[in-house]
Amino acid sequence: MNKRDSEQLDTLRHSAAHVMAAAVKRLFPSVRLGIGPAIEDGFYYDFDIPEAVTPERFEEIEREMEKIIAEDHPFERRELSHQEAVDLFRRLGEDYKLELLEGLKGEKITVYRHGDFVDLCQGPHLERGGQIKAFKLLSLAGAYWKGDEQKPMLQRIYGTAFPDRKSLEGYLKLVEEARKRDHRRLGKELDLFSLHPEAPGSPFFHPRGVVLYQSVVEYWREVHRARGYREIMTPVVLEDSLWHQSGHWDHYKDHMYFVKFGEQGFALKPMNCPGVIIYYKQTQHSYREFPLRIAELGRVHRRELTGVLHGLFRVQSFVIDDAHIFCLPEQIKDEIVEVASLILEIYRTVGFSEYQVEISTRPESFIGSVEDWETATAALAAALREAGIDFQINEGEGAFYGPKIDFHIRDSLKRSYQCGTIQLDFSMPARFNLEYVGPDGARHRPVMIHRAALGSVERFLGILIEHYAGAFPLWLSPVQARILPVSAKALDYASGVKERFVGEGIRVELDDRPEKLNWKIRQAQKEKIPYMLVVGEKEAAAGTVSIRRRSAGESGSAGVDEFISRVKQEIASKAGG
RNA sequence: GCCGAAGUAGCUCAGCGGAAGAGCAGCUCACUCGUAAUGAGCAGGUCGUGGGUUCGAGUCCCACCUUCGGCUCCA
Repeated sequence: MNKRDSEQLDTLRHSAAHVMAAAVKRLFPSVRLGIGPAIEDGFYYDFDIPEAVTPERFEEIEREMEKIIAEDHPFERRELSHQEAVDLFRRLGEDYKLELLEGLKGEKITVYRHGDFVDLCQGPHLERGGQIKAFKLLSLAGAYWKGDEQKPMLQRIYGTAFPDRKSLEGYLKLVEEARKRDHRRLGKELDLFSLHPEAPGSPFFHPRGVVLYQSVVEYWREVHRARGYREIMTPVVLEDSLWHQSGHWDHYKDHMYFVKFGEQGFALKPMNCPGVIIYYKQTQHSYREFPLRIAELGRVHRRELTGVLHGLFRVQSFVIDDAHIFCLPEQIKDEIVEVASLILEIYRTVGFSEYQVEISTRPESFIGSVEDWETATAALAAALREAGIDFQINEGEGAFYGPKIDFHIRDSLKRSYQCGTIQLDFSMPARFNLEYVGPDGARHRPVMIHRAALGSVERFLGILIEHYAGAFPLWLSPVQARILPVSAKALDYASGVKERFVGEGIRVELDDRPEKLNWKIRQAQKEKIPYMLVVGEKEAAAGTVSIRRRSAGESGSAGVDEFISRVKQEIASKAGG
């Protein structure tokens, strides 16, 4: 879709939002309007209505919209002076519009009229209401006026509109597809993990989920070892004093879990840095050790507002694939290049080829000197340029302790997720008085780089599950092959074949249930097992397996040894799904 | 935390004031089977938790918990 198409679609949706507002106004005369823009997949409008709108009333609203569309009013643009606009919306009792006008003083005001409905709006709009051919109301949500928790909450109705019936249905199909590959649903269907009221936002990983988890983590360790990282493990529960010193008490208290043993207070770590700092301080360090790359798959706990928890995407207990790098200021650039290349290698291997990179710069509230920030930010940008990575600048979005690079990956449904991050930390080395001995024999303060590739391992697995719709590439599949004996007559041969796979470290299962072959195949397909190996009297006689691939169906047959070596090669290659 | 919705068998869901239901999964039995569902039978639920209204409550009301769609937040 080009830019012009997308502008036309926005116009259509924006007009549909007006029609919806008009319809709501007819059905709920006491409504006061918030705002109603077009958004990525449709539109919404915020309403202040005393009674609760429920989805059951969508049909009624949609019918009213159909009527308005059938009336085919033109969208008429009018320019008003500020005072005329204020008079108009005061007459209409539209308090929120008046508030918006406050911010538009001295500007020319445009309003659009559609039949008897008038709205403060820049436009553009369609020429006539009759041009809206296909729309649907989708969902309902509360939304704070101007996104401010302190302000009243309005009722937001989401809908979507398309140029024709067919595209609307296409979109609804896509939504359905996304629903089918929802990691929460697949997590249940594929028996990967579960969530329980006893531990809100803290997933229980089931055996198959653990295999998936460990496959990713083992690969992660392999790559990190190869790139000179050493791994540590530090405690989850650490004393209060540490959190005071780190600044988390002041900046992060609301998200922390606290425990008390007698008089002594502890907290569950919400971040891994203080642990690695204690490790660092345990011995004296020389500049010769730098860059010192310390990795930690550290479990952190963060209290979240109850309404925000969401499957594996937003949890309260998770593992960060963390690493902290201690280095000299002049090593920053090279180190960033190295880390960026590591992160992108990991993404490529697990199957994400599309990504975006952002640099977040100095926020309003920050620590350290402006010069340090500018040097550091320039170093980040220089490093990305050197690595040949395109990036955007995210003004003022850095952490209070330093600028950062964020990596966003795009999944197979083109949805974007922020995962990796590289952060320069000006705060911790000073707070904890970190030192190294330089070539001059004097003590200096090291630079600390904080980085993660996956972000939260749990969340990353959720993204992977949806990306692959549960049909993982062989190297990540919880069960890589299942042997399906045609009948009990082939059981002996089948279990012999199984043992040979097991001996080669392949994750294999034998389906020895007394069921028909069709039934076993159906089960294995539903479980999205990559290889189904059918064995009957024919195979037993020839010493082969008949191969059925999850995606391609029947795929010939092969000798057991030959097939094992093919599978081992495919696993080792980490080929995509 | 806020707005709205939902929680009934392992799963998906029906029942919405008057004796707890279906399909799938599970178990038992029969069938020994060649590339996406063999048949029959059995078993399975203090209807999220706690209060209340009622002669009577999955069903109505209140509170809490969890989940879902958003807001806000964020790895």
